[in-house]
Amino acid sequence: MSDIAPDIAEVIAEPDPRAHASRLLAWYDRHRRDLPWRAAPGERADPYRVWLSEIMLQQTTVVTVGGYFDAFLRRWPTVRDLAAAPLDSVLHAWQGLGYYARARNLHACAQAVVERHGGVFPDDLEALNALPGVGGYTAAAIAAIAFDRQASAVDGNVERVIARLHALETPLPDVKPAIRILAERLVPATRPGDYAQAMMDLGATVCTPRAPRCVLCPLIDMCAGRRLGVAEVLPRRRAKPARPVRQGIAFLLRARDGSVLLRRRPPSGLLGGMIEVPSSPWREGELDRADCLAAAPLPADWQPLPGIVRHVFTHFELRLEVVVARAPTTTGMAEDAADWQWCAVDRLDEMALPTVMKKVLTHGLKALT
DNA sequence: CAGTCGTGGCG
DNA sequence: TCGCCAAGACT
Repeated sequence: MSDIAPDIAEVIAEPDPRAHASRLLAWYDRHRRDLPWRAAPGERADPYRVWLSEIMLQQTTVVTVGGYFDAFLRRWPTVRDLAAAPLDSVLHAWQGLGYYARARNLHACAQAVVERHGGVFPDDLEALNALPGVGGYTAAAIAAIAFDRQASAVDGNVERVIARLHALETPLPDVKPAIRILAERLVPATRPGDYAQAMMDLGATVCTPRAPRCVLCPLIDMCAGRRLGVAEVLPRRRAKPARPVRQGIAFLLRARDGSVLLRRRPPSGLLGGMIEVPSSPWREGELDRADCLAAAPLPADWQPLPGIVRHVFTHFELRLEVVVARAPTTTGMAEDAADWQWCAVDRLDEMALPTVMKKVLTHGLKALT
């Protein structure tokens, strides 16, 4: 913590930090965006919608979330509806959004709200933070936005705004504790919910990662980053490690009736609980085809398809070759295991398929027809 | 605590 | 094409 002392000393030396709250709120009132989960001005937001949107918005853009939010709300209008749903239906509805642990936690959280809190979201930080999938940021965001509590919600937008406002040169993530302290000092007693949203909107539309529109910023004359000409390059980040490449072979097995062999992945970890085309392990380094083929779900005349499927995850890149074979019958060794299933091609849309597996199926089925 | 965990858009 | 990174949480 000693290395953050200079940053904090700097902000304490800044002129009265209260002024920006009223300016920011005035800006927010003029530029307020209409978002599906946002209440009308002056009205109280529905905690269920706030929570659902915040979970979906974790590391995900507003544009991407839009359609998913509407679909979820239509299908599960209340937290009790969501709690009563089968997990697989939630995973299916979540397909394509990524970070599938969020969907598992979403379901667990809905059940916790019903069981611990009688189906009513708690309004205090501690109880919110104890819910599955709700961390420090999301607890504060719900408390502020849904209950207008004086909570400091620090997401990536706010980190950027604060880092620029105070010209913090310490790179992320080391500077996080300092930002948290600074952000907390700035939360106003009046309209803390609107303030939280205003800070995030400012970061999303004005104080953007690249090419910030400083001339439109209501805080321009109190921004040290702007004054020093470093706003655009802040916050700094520690260099990220290179993304390794993992390779493997996916096995597209088709039965006589045209159905495809699929399996459910283990309930946690990468793509946890989602449906996949069976494949060899994904390994770094040279692709050993013979070794991979030994991992086939059954011995068959596996035919390689031209081309590969490439998919980029957060911490590695995946390259899959696709091999195809005909199964003699839809019965056999694969069927007695609970995680395996045959699926007709025209019913693939009922499966909880992550995007990488949709790519594999598209690639494989295109070559087959 | 550093690593794990998706995906799409944009410059 | 490629790297960046988005309303982070969990282990």
